Amino acid sequence: MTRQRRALLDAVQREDRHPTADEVHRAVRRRLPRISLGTVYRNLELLVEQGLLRKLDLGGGQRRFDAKPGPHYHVRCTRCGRVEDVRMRPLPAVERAAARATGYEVTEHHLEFVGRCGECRNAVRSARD
Amino acid sequence: MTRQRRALLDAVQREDRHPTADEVHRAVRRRLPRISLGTVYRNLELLVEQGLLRKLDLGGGQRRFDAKPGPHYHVRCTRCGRVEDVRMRPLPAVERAAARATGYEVTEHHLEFVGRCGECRNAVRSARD
DNA sequence: CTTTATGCAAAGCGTTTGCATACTT
DNA sequence: AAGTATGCAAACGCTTTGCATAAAG
Repeated sequence: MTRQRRALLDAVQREDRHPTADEVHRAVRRRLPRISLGTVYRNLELLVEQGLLRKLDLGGGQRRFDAKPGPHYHVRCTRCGRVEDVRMRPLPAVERAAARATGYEVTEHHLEFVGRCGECRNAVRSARD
Repeated sequence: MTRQRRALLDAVQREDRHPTADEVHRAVRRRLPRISLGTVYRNLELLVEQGLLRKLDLGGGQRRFDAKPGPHYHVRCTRCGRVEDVRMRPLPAVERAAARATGYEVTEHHLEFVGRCGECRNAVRSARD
């Protein structure tokens, strides 16, 4: 566990905004100005393999990283792109239902919401008035 | 509506395997051998804007296109990568629950399952024996 | 004849990889 | 000294775009 790797894990844990690799890079650069993007990708991937992080593949091109353990769901704002956790109880029964309906052996499910966050709704409202 | 555009829409409707842009390109090329990938992307995007197709952004790098109307869910096989529909009733109540929990105005939700399809389970089983 | 779409090639963007150098242990 | 990680730059895969030509209305 090198200095860089520790700093990367720390940066993702500190943010609860589900940063992209690039955002992590910018954040860590404040402490380690010479860290490269390649190192960021390599180590985030490694931390995912070790189960310390999760990689999210919601729409919008970039993958995002999440340090929160356990299953939970996400919302993405279509206007500002931010991703937040949804505090609702996971639905374990849906995997069984899907397995029954498809014949697959279902191992995960992802539930993602899309909409507009409070801040962006306000921004639109005040621009209109 | 050009010949190319009609052929593209047709190709996606004909497949229920949720083809990628590249797969659509290969399929349409059989009828229109000179059609370019650029044209494929431009027209699929256009058809999405017109609401005739939907673009799926499940993990795995490539986007996929879906001609089936109405809300429904998907499973993706981790081994062969195929994407299939899940015949289960949509859960309209979850959007309200998410809106309540987050303060977002929620307009869509996507529920995706990940697992292993029947064929791949058999393949693994027979390789093992 | 004006507008819109096409094929082609180049550029874009996020991510991955090869390689020589620099850490770790 | 052996093994692993780093920075840098180049390569990669998918998608988008600029442009001259061709098709559509």
